[in-house]
Amino acid sequence: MRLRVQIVMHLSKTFIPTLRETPQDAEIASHRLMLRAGMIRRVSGGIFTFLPLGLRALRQVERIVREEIDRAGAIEVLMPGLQPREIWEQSGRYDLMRDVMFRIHDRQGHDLALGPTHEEVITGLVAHEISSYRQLPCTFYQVQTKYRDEIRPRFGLMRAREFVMKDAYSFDASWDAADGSYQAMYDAYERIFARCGLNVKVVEADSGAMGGQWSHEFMVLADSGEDGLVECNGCTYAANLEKAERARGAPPENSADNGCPSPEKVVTPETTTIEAVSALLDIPAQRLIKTLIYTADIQPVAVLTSGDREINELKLARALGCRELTAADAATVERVTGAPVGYAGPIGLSIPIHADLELRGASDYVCGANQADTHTLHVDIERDVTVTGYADLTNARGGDGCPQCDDGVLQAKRGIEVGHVFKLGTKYSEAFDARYLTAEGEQKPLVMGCYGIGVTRTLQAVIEQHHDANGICWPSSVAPYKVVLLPLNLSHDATRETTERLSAELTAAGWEPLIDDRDERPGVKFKDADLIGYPVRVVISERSLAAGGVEIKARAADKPQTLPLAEAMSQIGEFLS
RNA sequence: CGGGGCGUAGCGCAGCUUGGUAGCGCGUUUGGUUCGGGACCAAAAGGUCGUGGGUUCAAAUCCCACCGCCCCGACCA
Repeated sequence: MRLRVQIVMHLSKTFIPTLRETPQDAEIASHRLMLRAGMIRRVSGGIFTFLPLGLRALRQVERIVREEIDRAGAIEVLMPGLQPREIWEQSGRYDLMRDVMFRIHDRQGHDLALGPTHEEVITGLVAHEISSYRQLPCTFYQVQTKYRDEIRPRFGLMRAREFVMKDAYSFDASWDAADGSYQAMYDAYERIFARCGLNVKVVEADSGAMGGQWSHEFMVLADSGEDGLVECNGCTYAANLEKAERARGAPPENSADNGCPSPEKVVTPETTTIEAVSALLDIPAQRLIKTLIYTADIQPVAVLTSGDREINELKLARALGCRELTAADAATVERVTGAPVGYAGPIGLSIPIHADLELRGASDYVCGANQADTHTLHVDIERDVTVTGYADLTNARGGDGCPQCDDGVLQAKRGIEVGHVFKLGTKYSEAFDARYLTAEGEQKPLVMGCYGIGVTRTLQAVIEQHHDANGICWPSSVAPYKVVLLPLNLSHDATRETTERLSAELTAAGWEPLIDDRDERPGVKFKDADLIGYPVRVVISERSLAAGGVEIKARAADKPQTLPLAEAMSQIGEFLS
């Protein structure tokens, strides 16, 4: 028989320092509320202490994550935060990740890093321990603290330098089998975020520094989100802004003999930006050709877009097939174009010219003349420019056509990235020689996937989506306490007795109530209860007892209801289900 | 790393222009009155004014350097 000690938590015995005033440097609602509700305190930029209330809420999110990831068949491990430099060199990511990693060294001078992620460690483990197809597939995961030297930590736990992440790694015998592991995690993620009460949009994403074949991001839609995304209003297409494609536009008109006059130079003194040119010549930005000079692996190239578009460097790098891509410095621009920065144009350039596909067939446009204080009118791209190739080189935006359906239109939204799944392939297994033996006795590399959830970020995202003017409105699944009891006058015997009876019943039912036993005025208790956002509030007072019982109110409800104690339990259970 | 802003009591701020014994609100402590939506009265504690240097008879205030934080940008899983 197991002894269970059940302690009823009293507010006076824990530590929940709520703030009446709003801390100054908290920018978004969820950050402010976490500080005001006494959940976290800042230690340094992007580094936080979790106070009891924040810790309890974090544990709730972790619990949901573990339940669903376990259910999906993954196995929990715990890997070290401290990692040797060598494994990062082995995967070839040391240079790529060096700016993100906190790098330290031990007393013997060995280089170490605080782990920003764990592909290297897990693949090294698996390379030693997994050797047969009989051991596959398998997925390991952990819930662990990650360290990343963010360029700009902000918004509290949203972008922190130390944060809790759930990361999982799958190993399969084949690319097809790996799709199964990927799908299992994808499904688990949808369940996790649904259980956290989050409205999440899954988008196609770029796999970035992680490498790999494809990936999806789980985005919590919020205006305060740091990531842009687009979704189609006509089909299921949705993508991260970095990755998003757009419809190919109308087929080009035949540009020969279409009546575009011959190019003509026009003087445009001190007009080096699209806005200035557009204003001076009274021509809309979309009829301008923006010419940017990039350096692609040392080689200068010209990139053309219409004046109202932004270059997407990921797309550009892919189209060029280059490894390093940077905007050319002023000296290079002047050398290549023969003009100061701001007057580049595509006519007569002797370097490769890549154009955004929106410019195909562009006729009667304006561009820089490769000559100081001069632009060229009446440019016909087919007639006047030697284009090396057309490709999708710019960001999609709201109003663009959908790349996947006929008349869908893309809508621009903002989101918080709470989860990311990657189909990695064999990049790491080959680097770490993680192979297995097939039934036929053949050596093959393991096919990997990796899957992250920002646990601390998810916690804050819940608050971002669930709050009102008075405070947090916790979904009961992640609430630090589901029920708070407010005995308004503790020196009133009947109030005290009723509170004790109710808390005993709630505790026995597993609801872990919190009793606000502070010697505070009622108003203070009400304000704090709203701020902290317990899903259910029960008021016990002389007035409620005189009215026949206790007063129960769900956080979201406008008005409380008074019920006799006998009926209170079932009503509370109903609110929390 | 570039641009902007801010560092004065636990929190939010004034004082700085024009140098002269450091203030307000909230919170905290004590006593009293209150007690259903952040009460009231009285008393009290609490600050090397971010750090270092300089100017001056005298620096929170003027000058220089550094550190930290916030915002915008570049960049990033």
